[in-house]
Amino acid sequence: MATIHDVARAAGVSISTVSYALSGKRAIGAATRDRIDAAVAQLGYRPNAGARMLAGSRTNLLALSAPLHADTYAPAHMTFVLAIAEAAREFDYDTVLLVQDEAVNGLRRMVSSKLVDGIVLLDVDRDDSRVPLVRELDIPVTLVGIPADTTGLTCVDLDFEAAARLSVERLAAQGHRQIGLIGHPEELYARGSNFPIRFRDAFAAAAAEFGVGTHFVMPEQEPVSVRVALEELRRELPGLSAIVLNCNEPVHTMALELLRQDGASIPQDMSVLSACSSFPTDQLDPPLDVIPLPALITGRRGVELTMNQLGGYSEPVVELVPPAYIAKGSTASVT
Amino acid sequence: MATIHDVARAAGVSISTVSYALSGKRAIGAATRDRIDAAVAQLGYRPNAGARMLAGSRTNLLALSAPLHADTYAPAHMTFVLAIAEAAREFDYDTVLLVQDEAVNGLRRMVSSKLVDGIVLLDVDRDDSRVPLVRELDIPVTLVGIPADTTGLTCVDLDFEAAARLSVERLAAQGHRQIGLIGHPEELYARGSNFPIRFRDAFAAAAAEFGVGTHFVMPEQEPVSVRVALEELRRELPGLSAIVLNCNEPVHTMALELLRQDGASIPQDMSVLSACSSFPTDQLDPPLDVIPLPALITGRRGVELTMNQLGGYSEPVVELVPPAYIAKGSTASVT
DNA sequence: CTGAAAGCGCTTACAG
DNA sequence: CTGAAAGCGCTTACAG
Repeated sequence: MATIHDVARAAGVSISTVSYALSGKRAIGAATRDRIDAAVAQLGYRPNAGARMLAGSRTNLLALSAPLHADTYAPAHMTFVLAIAEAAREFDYDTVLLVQDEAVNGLRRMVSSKLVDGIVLLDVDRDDSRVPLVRELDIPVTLVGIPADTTGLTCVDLDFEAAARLSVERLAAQGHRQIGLIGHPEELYARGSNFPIRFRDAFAAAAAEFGVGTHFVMPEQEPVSVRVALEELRRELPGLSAIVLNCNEPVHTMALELLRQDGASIPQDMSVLSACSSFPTDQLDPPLDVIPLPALITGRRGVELTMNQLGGYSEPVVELVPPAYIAKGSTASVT
Repeated sequence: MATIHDVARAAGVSISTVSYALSGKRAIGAATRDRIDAAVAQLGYRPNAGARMLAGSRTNLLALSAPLHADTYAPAHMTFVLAIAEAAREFDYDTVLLVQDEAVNGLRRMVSSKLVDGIVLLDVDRDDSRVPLVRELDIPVTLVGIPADTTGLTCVDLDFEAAARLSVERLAAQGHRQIGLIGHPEELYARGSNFPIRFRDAFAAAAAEFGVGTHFVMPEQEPVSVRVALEELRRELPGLSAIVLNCNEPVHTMALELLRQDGASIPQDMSVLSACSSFPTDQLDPPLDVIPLPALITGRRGVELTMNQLGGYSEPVVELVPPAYIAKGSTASVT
């Protein structure tokens, strides 16, 4: 494999000139640059990664801590991972993947061995075991998700509170007075999972603010459980005319199927809104109004915030991505 | 951050002794080793990754090429990624994730910059654009999936042909004479996707061998399409008494729900078998007999085969993981 | 059982 | 606009 010396020899210059030409860190004569470019192309030269890490101040590697719980919703998770890996490439970074328990121990290992320049933490829970660790790590870190204590941390996430409020606001404006909320399986809430809890609590607060009645159910991902949940909503909210879904895609499908079986037309008999969904709701039958969980935006922003810190800008910030409402015709005014 | 010089000084030895003590590549006196261990612990020393890559022959980094298509089934994909990242850790390797088009260009980049010691290719299609590339790469590579031409390549995968044959064999032995096969969406087959095609073709061959009638449908992931597919099976196979599902979890759920609506009891009226599934079928209602797609085993084996090559053993092999049949009571003999 | 030293392939002050 | 050289922190023959 060609080294920088081979390139220098072929171009008739010194290795420092080659290095500077490649990094662009100082001006190079046009003729010189052309000869270097030609030599690089002809030899298929690519700088040795290890040498670069050792001599330079950057490794061009980013650690992505992506622990997977049994209840992790794979499609959303994958979208985040994708967005982060792609965004990293735009900064000429590659992504080292840390999973499971390695998501914690691996971080310490990567930092002390100087393998990575920065870290992105995915799926941060309110009381996340990685938070105390990264607080003492002297390296750029961005959290995707908002922990309970954000002191000194850079975080980014969808504004779940605003999303919950927006859900209630829209439906209340249509005249709905009793709105059901179908959440994730109970286990998630018990574990202190970030998104669902914030959404649930903000939803309740917004309902109080707008003076609408609500009830909250947490079905498992199976038809029987979803049916029981629907029945509970109808029982607790006799005037139920709208349902907000803050749950996985299979539960969406099941709920829509059950409503169909009950002969409830959407949106004539029931308004349905999907909130903070990471999948396309226009594949559903019928397509649902949605406040998307913008995994691509949020994940990408996580990388950008890390790169900002690498660039020297290191004021901790908590960035909340504002929610958007996309209408598909699955909600309607009460008649 | 402490360097090997700090450790050597603290332990009163040379840096080479520290290096050898840590790598275990030569015998060290007990007292010396104790002093080194103490110094390492006290200083929190961890070898610099870049220096190690440059001086040594290993980077301890593995590239995972995991392109994601629009139709990639996230949960299965994630299980593979997990299995590979975890298995890599057991060999003291970390995993660099390559996605999308980077799955191809990134490979070349990592190899020529000597960033990684080996490569695992995930989700290899029959006619995969990465295959010609890795063939000319002078680095250990293992393919998870079997391309059309395996010359010179090390591959591992579930034995889909055997899995298809096993499906037919079990149902034929129960007396079923007409067996429907529900596959993935048509697009996957058009794209030359690996698993589904191999399963479909082997299923047809096995049906011929056992003298049973079959029909093959490829519904989209939505209730209406699945209903149409079921109706097509009943129309084409008037004596339909068994269905094999080689499709995603949502389609499983939909098919079971539709059978329930039709009043068909499982297994009394219809035997149902899930083939090459990457999710737990005992969560379904009813739990289904399954021939699992052992993503954990296959993914892990992909890493092991790469490590074998790194260790010097480099005979290309195509390893097929034999299928297993797990009964859950969803099939029964024809009465 | 241990050490002195070369060398891995870069980056970056220092110098002109 | 360009070059000579130090140095990043390891590993590994070479030597004893």
